[in-house]
Amino acid sequence: MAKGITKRADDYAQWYIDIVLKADMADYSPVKGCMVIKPNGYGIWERIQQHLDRMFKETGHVNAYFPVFIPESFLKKEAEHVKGFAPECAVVTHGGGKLLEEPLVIRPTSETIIWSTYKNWISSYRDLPILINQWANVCRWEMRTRLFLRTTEFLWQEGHTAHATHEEAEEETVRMVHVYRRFAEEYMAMPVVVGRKTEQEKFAGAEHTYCIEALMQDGKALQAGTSHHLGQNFAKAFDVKFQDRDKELKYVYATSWGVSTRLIGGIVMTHSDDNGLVIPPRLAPLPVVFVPIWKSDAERDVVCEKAREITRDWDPLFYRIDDRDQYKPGYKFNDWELKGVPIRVEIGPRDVQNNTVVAVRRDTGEKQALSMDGLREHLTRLLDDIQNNLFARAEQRTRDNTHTVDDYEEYKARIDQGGFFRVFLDHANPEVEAKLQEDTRSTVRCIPFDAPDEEGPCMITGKLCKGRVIAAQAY
RNA sequence: CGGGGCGUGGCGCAGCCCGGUUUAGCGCGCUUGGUUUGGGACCAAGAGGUCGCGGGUUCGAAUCCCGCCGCCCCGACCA
Repeated sequence: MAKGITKRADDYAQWYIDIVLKADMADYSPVKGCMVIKPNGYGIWERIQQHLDRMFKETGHVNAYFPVFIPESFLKKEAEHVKGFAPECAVVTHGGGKLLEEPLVIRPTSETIIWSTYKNWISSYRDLPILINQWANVCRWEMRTRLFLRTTEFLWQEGHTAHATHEEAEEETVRMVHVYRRFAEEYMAMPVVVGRKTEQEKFAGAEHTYCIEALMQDGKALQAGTSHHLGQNFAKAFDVKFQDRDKELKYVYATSWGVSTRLIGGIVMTHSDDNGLVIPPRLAPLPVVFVPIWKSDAERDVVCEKAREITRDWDPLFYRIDDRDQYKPGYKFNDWELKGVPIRVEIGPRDVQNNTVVAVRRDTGEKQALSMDGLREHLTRLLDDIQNNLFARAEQRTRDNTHTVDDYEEYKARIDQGGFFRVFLDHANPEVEAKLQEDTRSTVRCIPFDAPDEEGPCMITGKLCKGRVIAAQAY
């Protein structure tokens, strides 16, 4: 059993912290709420970036970069936006030892700086659409922080697009939430519910917000990605108009969408176990680690040489041979399990004789002897297997923990056990959602796209509602 | 912002109540040498500390008193 990791069953929150720290993904920094992302964590982020960036580009987007500093007045130009973000902004008041004429906000999100720029870029319908993404850091002065899930500064990507019509912006908003869904499921092996946020939960400044929501092992929901249709709100705030084919001057339609390093927290809480981190193979910075085993120096040379020989033509990013001398094999086994490497390959003197290796998969712990011939192909298939198994496992768990409830008393009794709850709720009425939150610390996570066509009474007010929403306690 | 916890070598902690035998200790880690190596090795010798900061009490403070600062965790708010 892993040393120093709290068991999930004992204290899930502490387990999560233990995993992040002990798997060497991140560490606390001198500043409250900030963290150092260490190579083992950052490597996962790099893989996330790699795949997402490709998906963004495949859907026509290009990358750009906007400044981290935003004049304070910019934030104030969109009424809802400032209301939502002002309280959590970090503000720079001095520069070069002098008081600044206008304070600079460290971006909590970039709509304002970007739309102030788009104003200069857009004058004709021919300038549209603009499909830009940026990889950046942002800063939100949150009361309560948690490693990866909510830190004062975090890394993310934010797409900011400009369109001539509402329909086109809507298409984009939907397209991107589905890009996120696909990424979550195919790469993170994390099943999600796709849907729309309620009026209360939508982005500050958005017309509406789509999102993906995932269910963690402890039954709490994690908002994993959002895609906002901003309507003409920011175009109006920054006076961004274009002349259309019909010669009319019109405001531009906007979308924005983002995912953050929070996804790493999602990976931890979806797949990992009491032995440590479990990384889905497609996001693993290191998919395969070789642990050579020897007794004598002579054996050591033979075994390590064999390992090098087998892997001679392999992609160096695919594997590593752990020939560290100061640790025994048992230590290495535990160490790599803790760090979540999907496959460990043990190779010892016996294996060299038999022309075999022992492959151990991280998801199940299952060991199998594999021939050295065609090993690369075997391992690739095994990685696919692991990826699929992780998804299937998570999907099963999400299914098992998705409940349909109609009675509010029953809901109140069961909500603390966690899970997605499919309920009728009059979310158009803000008071209903407020009461739900007050009574149960749960919220409407989303109004699912694929909700069956049902009708029923709101479990709180009894008012007839169309379609069930997903409610849950959330991170 | 409420509640709790904690600040002592790199990390985790003990010592504090009851001031002085403590030259501030233990485990891990680190360095050197040797033996080990198929599920977290062992022996030996070493290196490493302004006890969060500032006052005060005292012959004497990690320890008592006052003040301050910081971080973490749990809740309310949020990606």
